[in-house]
Amino acid sequence: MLDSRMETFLAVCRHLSYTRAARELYITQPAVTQHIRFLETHFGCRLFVYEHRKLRLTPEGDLLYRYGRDARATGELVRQQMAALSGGKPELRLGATLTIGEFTLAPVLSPFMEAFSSHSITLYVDNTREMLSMLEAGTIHFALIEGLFNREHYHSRLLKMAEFVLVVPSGHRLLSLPRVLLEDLRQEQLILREPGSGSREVLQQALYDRNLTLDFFPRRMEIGNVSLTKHLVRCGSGISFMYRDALTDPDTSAGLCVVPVEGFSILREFNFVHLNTSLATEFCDPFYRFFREALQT
Amino acid sequence: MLDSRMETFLAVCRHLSYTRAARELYITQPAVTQHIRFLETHFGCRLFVYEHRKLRLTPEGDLLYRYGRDARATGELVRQQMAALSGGKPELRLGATLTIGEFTLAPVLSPFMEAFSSHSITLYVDNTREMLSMLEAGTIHFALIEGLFNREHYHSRLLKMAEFVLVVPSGHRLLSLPRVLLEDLRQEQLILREPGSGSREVLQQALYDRNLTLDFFPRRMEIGNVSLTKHLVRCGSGISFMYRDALTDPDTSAGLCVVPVEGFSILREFNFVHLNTSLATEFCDPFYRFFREALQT
DNA sequence: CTATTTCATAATTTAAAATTATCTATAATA
DNA sequence: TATTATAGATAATTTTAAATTATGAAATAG
Repeated sequence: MLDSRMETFLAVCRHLSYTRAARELYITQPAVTQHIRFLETHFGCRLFVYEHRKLRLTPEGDLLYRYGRDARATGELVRQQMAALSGGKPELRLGATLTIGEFTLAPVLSPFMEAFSSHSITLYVDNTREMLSMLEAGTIHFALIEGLFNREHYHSRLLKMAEFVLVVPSGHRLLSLPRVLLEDLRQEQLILREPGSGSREVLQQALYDRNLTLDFFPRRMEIGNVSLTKHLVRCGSGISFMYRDALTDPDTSAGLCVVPVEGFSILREFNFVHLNTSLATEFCDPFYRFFREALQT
Repeated sequence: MLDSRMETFLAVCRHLSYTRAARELYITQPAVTQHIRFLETHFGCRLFVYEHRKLRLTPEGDLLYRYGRDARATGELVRQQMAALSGGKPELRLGATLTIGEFTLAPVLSPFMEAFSSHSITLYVDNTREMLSMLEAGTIHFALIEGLFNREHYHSRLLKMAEFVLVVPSGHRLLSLPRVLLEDLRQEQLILREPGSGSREVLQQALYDRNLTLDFFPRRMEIGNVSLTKHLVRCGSGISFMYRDALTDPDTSAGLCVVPVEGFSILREFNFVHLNTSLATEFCDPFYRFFREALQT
C-alpha cells in the first residue's frame, strides 16, 4: 500500500503536469504542489524541474518513479491475493498485442481458460504502447507482446520467434517472378498498420536497417486491423507485411500467398512481459509455462 | 514509501501487541486500533484475531506482513539510492555471523573496502537470529550467514561450504588414538556456544541426526565467543567444535589440533542472504560476486 | 473474587490536508 | 511590444482526518 502522496507523484509523472494530475485525482492543483513538496523534503532532493513551461523529472525523480510504479503494481497484486485468500476468485488480467491476440492466441485460449478455470480471467487486446502502460498501471498482470519495448524496465521471457512476411493475393504478378527483391515491391500499393502499432515499427525498423524509410513505398495506405488488411489484400487492393501467425487460420487466409523477399527476411520475438518484481515473477510463472509449452508447436 | 498505517501494521506484527506497537511508534493504542481497522476495511478482511489474550495473524494478515516487510525494505533502499544520486556517498550496510565476521571475512575485508571505497560501509557482527531481523528491518542490505534460516522468506546464494570440526589442545589424549569415535568424546569437557548461536545449532542438529542431544555430553560449558573458546581449549580447559575457518589464523591457532571423528563429519553452507526483492538482488549483486570470488580459495 | 492487562468504543481535541483566492513567470498571439 | 493565456507557487481559510482522553468489556492471573 503506497503512501497517497506517492500516488500523486506517479500521476504527475504520467502527465508531466501538476494541473492534469490534479484533475485525474479529483483534487486541486495546490494539493498536488503540497504532495510533491512533501516528498521533495522527505527525500531531500528535487523531483521535478520546471523550465520553459515544461516539467521534467530529475534523475532522483526518475529513480523514484521507477520504484513507485513497481511498488504500486506489487501492492495491487498483494491486494488481489488477499481477496483470493478471503474466498473470492483470484483475478487474472492479461494483455496481448493485436496479432498475438487475434491469431497466435486463438488456438490456445480455450485450453488456457480451462487450465486456469479457478481464476477470473480478463484479456485485453491493444497495441504495444497500451500494453506497457497497462502493465505500469497494474491493470494487467502480464502481456504477450510482439513489438519492441524498453527491456530495462520490464522482465521479459521469449515465447516464440515469429516470421514477418510479405503477403500478396493469389495470382499476383510477384508470384511468377523467379525471385523477388525489395525493389520489385516499390510500385505496389502497400497496406500498413497505424502509427504506434508494433507491426508497423517492425517494418520500419527492417527498412531502417537497410538505410530506407517507409517513403521507399510511394503508395501507402494505413489500416488499423489485420483481418481487414487481409481482406483488402485478397481483393487485390494492395500488398502487405504481417506475421506468419496471422495466416494460420484457413478460413480467412484463402486467396493469400506468402512471397519470400530476397535479403529481406524478418524474424521477431514474441515475448511474455511483466514488471520486474519478484512477486510478479512468482505470480506469472505458471502462466508463462503454459504459454511457452502451448506455443512451442 | 509505505503508507503510515502499514508501518503501524508492521509494528503490531513484530510485537503481536497493539499496546507495545503504540509505544514503539510514540502514538496511543486507540490510534493503532484505528490504523488496523482502516487496513481491514481497505482489504476487506480481518488481519488479526484476538483470542485467549493472544494476538494472531490471519492468513491474509500473514500475506500482508510478508509483502509489507519487503515493500518497506525496498523503499528504504530507494531512499538511499536517491541520497547517493544527490551527491552523498552511497551507503552499504552488511552483516555477518560471528565465525564469518571474525575469521572468514578477516582476510578479504580490506580488499573489499578498497573495491567499494566509493561506498560508506558499515559491518555488523551478530548471531544468525539478529542478522535476519536486521534484514527485515532494512538495517542491513545483506548478510553472510553460517546458520540455518527459513529459505522461503529470503534470497540466498551459496558462498562456500565449510567444515565443522572437533578441536583439541595439542598433546591431547585423543590425538594418540588410531581413530576417534563420538563415544570417545563423551567424558570430555565440552565448550559450546550460547543458545541462539548458529554454531550451537549446527552441533545440535548433527547430534539430533544421530538420535542424540547435547545431553550426550554430561560436562558442558557455554562461551559466547570463538576466540575465548580457542584460548580455553589451548589451556586444556576442554574441547570444542568450530568451523575450520576459525583456525586459519596461525597466531591464535597455535597449540590447537583438529581431530576427525569417525562417522561425524559436518559440512555446512555459508550463504549470502538478502530479501527476496528484485531491487535488493540488483543492488547486492556486485557484492555477492566479490565475496564469491574472494572466498573461493 | 479482585486486580490487572489488553483491546474496543465514543467523544473531544488537535493537527493535517484540501480548498479558495491570488500572484508570478513564461510563452504564444495580436 | 503589449496582451492574453497557461502552469505552477504561495498564503489564508476551511474542512477533513487523525490523534488523544476517558471509559468499557473481556479474559487471565493471583
